[in-house]
Amino acid sequence: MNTASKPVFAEVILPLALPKLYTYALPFELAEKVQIGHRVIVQFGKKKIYSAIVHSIHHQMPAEYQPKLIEEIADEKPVVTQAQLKLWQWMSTYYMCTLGEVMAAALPSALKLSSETVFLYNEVSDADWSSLSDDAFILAEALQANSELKLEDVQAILGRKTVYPIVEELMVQRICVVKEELQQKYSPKTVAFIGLNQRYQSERAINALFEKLENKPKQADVVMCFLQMSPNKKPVLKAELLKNEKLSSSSLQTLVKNEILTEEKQTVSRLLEDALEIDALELLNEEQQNSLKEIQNSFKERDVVVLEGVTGSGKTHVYIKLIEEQIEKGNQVLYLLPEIALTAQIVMRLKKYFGERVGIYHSKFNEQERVEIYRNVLLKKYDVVLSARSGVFLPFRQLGLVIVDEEHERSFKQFDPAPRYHARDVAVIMTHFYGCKTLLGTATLSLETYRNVEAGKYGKVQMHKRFGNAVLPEIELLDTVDLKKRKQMSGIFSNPMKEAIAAALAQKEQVILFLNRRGFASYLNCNVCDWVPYCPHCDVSLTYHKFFNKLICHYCNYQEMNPKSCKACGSNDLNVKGIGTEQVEDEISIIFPEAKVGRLDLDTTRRKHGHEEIIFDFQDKKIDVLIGTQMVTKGLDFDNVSVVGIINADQLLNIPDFRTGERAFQLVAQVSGRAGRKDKKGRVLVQTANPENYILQAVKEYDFNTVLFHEMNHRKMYLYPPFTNLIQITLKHKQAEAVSDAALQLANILRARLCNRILGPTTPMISRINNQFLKQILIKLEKDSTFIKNAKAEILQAVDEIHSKFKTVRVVIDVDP
DNA sequence: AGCACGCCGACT
DNA sequence: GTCGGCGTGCTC
Repeated sequence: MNTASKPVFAEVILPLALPKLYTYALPFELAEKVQIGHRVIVQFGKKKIYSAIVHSIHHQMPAEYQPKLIEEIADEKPVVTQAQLKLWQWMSTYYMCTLGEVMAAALPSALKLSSETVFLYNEVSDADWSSLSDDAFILAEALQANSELKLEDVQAILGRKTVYPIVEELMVQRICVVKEELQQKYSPKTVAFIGLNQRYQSERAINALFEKLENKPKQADVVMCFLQMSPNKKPVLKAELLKNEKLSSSSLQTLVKNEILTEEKQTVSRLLEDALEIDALELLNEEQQNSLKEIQNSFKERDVVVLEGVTGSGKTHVYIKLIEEQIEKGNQVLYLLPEIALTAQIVMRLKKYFGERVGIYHSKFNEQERVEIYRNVLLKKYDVVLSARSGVFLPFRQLGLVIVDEEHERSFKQFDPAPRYHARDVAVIMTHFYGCKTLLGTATLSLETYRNVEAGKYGKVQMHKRFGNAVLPEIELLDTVDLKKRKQMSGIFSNPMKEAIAAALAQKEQVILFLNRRGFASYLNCNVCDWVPYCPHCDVSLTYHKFFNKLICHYCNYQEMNPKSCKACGSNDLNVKGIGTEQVEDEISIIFPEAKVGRLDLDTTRRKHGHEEIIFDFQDKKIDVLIGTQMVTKGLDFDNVSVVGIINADQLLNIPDFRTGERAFQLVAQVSGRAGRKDKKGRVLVQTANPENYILQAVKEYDFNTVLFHEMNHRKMYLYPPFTNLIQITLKHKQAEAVSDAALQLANILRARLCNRILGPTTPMISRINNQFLKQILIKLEKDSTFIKNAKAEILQAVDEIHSKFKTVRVVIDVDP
């Protein structure tokens, strides 16, 4: 039978949290073109228009309803591959979310145009209007006149429904952009450089210049100074030049105006690129060479191999070799890093080796960049993609290897919108769908990975030597209780810590001070009546931000001005409690007024290049003391840091969570890795009230095995991962009673089916966020894939039951929380 | 997710 | 008397 004559239908994924696929009919002219993975434009509901993904194609006319027609096919070729669709399906089943939610996370939003999308006119100088089609020209003019159009306006202007190809034409020319893109626009920080005009490069020209400036001594000074700083007449940093106090910036300005000196701006990231260009390519040392061979051998038997290498053993060198090898085979490589480790340092290092064939993909990139990268991966224009967790969604054609660096990092887990996936686990599953290999790299294995190695599922290769035979720093525990007793401690710093910092500064060495992010919040407290300002919408105290002079809720972003007096008793005696990076910064500048201090935390790194600027300044030794949270621990190589201080290790140890021990060890080990590289032996000082704590003792001796042993026993005894799989259910409602009721009933239904595997309901530490009251249920499931599959089905069914009873209670399911 | 439909309270 | 609050159900 001639299949072409039969009506064609497509099951379609919509980028929404809907449990089902939807059936659309294909108009005759599109029926032959449509393919699985194609992006199609469909109307959904009365007026909404979405781009959907074709999941499957068939000839089954639905019995109960008349399907709507697909309006158009958005791209020539499918934008989603079969392998991706399989991965999406796995993610939606495993993480208990809808395919639509996976799709929404997987595609960059410019590929998800909907009727809500607003198109803007973008002034571009080099646009080629003459090459536009007639319709595109009309639309471009309309955009120019209106500057902002919705999809329906575009349809009205062009007098037809099928407008996508036209819009696309304008987007290619950059005449038209999507609204969100423009909001995300940023201006990278630039740094001014002063150079000497080409005319004065010769000795003679310079002499002539000085003659000309004879009666302008101030200007002559500037030129003289420039030549001293830069004998080879290369441009120098303007700021550096002006540091010289006798120089006036106005005479510098005059020189620039008279075109004797030149001023040129460069972006900071570009600077980092140049700074790294100098590094020579390095060959693998013997240990690295051996590890490489072992990894290659191990991959012959297994899909997943773990590379355990102490900080500074040069895992990256091994990765680069492996990447090179894959490229030679014509394969693509995905290199995953935690977001905060994805710095210019590592990016440039890879670019240096693989040039333009390296793509970078992460959340701080704007929309057009992300779509471009997505498309380039699809077209196999990139061999290597360096990415944060969302890189697992890219449309690889021929993926040979996935590298997950810092495998133990919790930030590979997405928490907030579904899909709540763990990129490391997804990377492991990718071996099935892409036929690739996955390498997990770390200095301190996660217990999950350790268990898989033990079970023989993953291969393991170890590297013990630090690069260049650098010695591991000495870790000293400072007992804050004892030091306080002996009056050796006032405020944040103990005397030994102060002395160590002073000694480092005296030697012109640098210091990193680490403060845990959790519990780093400072808050206001009335000394008279003990009042603390709370968020009106959440069950948390407001965080004090001196810099903005504001109190901010870190959960719902509610803000208010700092009160001058206590709102309960009217007293003016308000105090800041808790240690924040700001407090540390203040105290350091009091104790060491001459030290230059830099701060690396959420406030200072919000801008796209904020993080890089500070790192660059630190690397450039413009900062003596760097104070920061987690961010200071990640993938940064500084060779002049001799002291690392952990201000309060107790914050790390007192978090009520089963992963605390593991995480505390990983963190302290990682922070310590920042101290004393190359030939210098660094010092790590840890302030704690519990120096006898076994984690800290183990850290001191670099004894990961003890921690592993203890933690594994603990997990086994209390049935926590990696011996079980956890599923956490959170219920939310604006009435406290409704959540309690619903949570209790849900727990009861689940208990009837899964018995004592159900814990709770419990009230979380923060019981209300954004005016929603919260309750939680925790489920521990033994590691048996068929059992887990059935249990998940039971859970979904139970949640459905609750949903039909409590229609307004929101239920969030988090697998492997 | 968005949107329409529908049923109750406080206002021109 | 109506306007608009949100609870409820549906979208191929």
